[in-house]
Amino acid sequence: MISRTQLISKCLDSGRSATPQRMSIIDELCSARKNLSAYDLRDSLKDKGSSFNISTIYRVLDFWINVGVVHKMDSSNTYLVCNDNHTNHFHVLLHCTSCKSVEESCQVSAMLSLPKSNTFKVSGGQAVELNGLCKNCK
Amino acid sequence: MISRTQLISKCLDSGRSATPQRMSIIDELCSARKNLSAYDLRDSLKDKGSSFNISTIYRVLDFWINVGVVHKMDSSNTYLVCNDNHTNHFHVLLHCTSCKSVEESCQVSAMLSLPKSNTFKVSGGQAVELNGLCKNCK
DNA sequence: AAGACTATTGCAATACTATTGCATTTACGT
DNA sequence: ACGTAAATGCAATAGTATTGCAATAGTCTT
Repeated sequence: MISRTQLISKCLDSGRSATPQRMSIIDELCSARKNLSAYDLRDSLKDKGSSFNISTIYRVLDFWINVGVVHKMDSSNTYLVCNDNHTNHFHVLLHCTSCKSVEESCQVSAMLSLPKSNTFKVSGGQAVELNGLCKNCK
Repeated sequence: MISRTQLISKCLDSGRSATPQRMSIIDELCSARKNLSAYDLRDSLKDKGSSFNISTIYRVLDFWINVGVVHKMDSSNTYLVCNDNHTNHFHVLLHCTSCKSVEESCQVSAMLSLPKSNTFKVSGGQAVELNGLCKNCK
């Protein structure tokens, strides 16, 4: 998992600040060690005594997505901390439909070869989601 | 684009019926020739004199997804008619972030090799979405 | 330190997306 | 035709996300 120091340098690198709200919210998502919805994240934080408006949660999540630390899983409207620093690569999120766990893979080259490069220019840094069964549930 | 006859046989093959509502809704989505949200689809149909409750739209879309004719694009909450019959393969949807067009590709094998087969069992029939720039916008 | 400027956050309202329960209607096998 | 299951209509509600504006905090210049 990404360290606090790395988080802060990623903020500074992007010319933005590591505010208390941004740090609390990312800390909570890190410690969850799984994907959470924005509202789940807000509720967890509230249970621990930090109340944030939902718009703040969304804005902070967007911030971390732009910084490259968080992925949104579109298929479940949840947010997940990236387990390593691989900006500009593709991230493949393996979502187990049984236990709901999400594992991140960074086997990338195969993915990139898919669209012929002269017909479609794939943007970097995105994640694709694959549904299936993990090792344990299989 | 899939023919009316093919649509009907897909219904019958799945043991379900090709009701007027199901046909109207899929016809509209076919003729749109692009991805639409459920509410957009409802509005288009209403403009042409057919009013459906939004729950009917969603139920019919789910039906066509199960039949293997429609994909949901999770990243934009829109629905798209599959341009060919390739159930059990992976579909890759190339979404142009500039003109918003979506092209369907079925270059599949590279995709499947990604997760090592002994660690994650990928379900069939799903689609992954890649964002980028199409040939025209590049 | 004061003032000006920008970034960030709080708040409430609203928009957008989707599901549910129940009543009604339609389709289908006998 | 009758009984049953499938499909649809309808209204309410749940879940997800954005917006505009006010308030606050941070930064820079003087």
